[in-house]
Amino acid sequence: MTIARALQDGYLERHVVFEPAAGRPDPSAFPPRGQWLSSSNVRMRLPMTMPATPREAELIQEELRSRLDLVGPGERRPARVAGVDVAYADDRLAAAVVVLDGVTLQVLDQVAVPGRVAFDYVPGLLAFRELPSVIQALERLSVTPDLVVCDGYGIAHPRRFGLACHLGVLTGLPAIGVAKTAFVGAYDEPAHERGAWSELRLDGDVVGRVLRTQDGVKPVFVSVGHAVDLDTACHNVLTLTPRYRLPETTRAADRLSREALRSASAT
DNA sequence: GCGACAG
DNA sequence: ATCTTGTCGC
Repeated sequence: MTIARALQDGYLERHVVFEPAAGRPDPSAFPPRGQWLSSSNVRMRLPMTMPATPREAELIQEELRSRLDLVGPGERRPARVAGVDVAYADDRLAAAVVVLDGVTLQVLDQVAVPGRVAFDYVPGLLAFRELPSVIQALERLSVTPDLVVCDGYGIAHPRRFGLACHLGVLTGLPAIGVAKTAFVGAYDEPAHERGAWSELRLDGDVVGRVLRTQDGVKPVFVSVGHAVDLDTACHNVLTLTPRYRLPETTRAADRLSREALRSASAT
């Protein structure tokens, strides 16, 4: 079903696809350092700073890492959970955020924002490629998520500051990372049953869990992003995976980002 | 020095 | 991420 049809039939409370943003992320589009964006349901704590080089990006990560909340504990039964994802086609992209009811998993709100790639993909620096557009989508949400599920890693990262950490620190929202493939850390294969897990360790620290979300299906990699503890993060991931390997939030955001990319192409 | 490397 | 057919299984 298309977005237009879903809106017409009343399946969605609200849906927004914004006009293509300017070529590169506009610094003035973000609030001054230290201020809040009052005109949004998701008020930013910090502006997205775009580095000119990978080296600068690493310095930004080291700097922002000090603002991480690794205590949480976060909510075990969040009322609204957001999923985030980005789709690409050449130098174009579409970031999508979909908010689901934490209990019924029904869509409460969703926003897609088209944009242009402004930072090449570099392992460890994914946030600089995806967040500029993702942040814009979050700012346009009509509701405030109690938890944001990211496609990627949190502190299971070379500098302990992955995508989920970055998003959490910038927005102040509780965030976790759920990745499909290994990135950093060592682990043992978890048991075959849904719910089974094993520790993901990096330099002697437990930085996440390898969690089986469905019987006999390849596990996902869960790591804390911001303001949520690992146990709560995994509990929420299981709540979000009643039928498939990936969280419903991730699946919904993935679909929306691809559709937004397509509808933007047709224009 | 040589691979590996979230999406 | 994205490029892609058929195929195994519920």
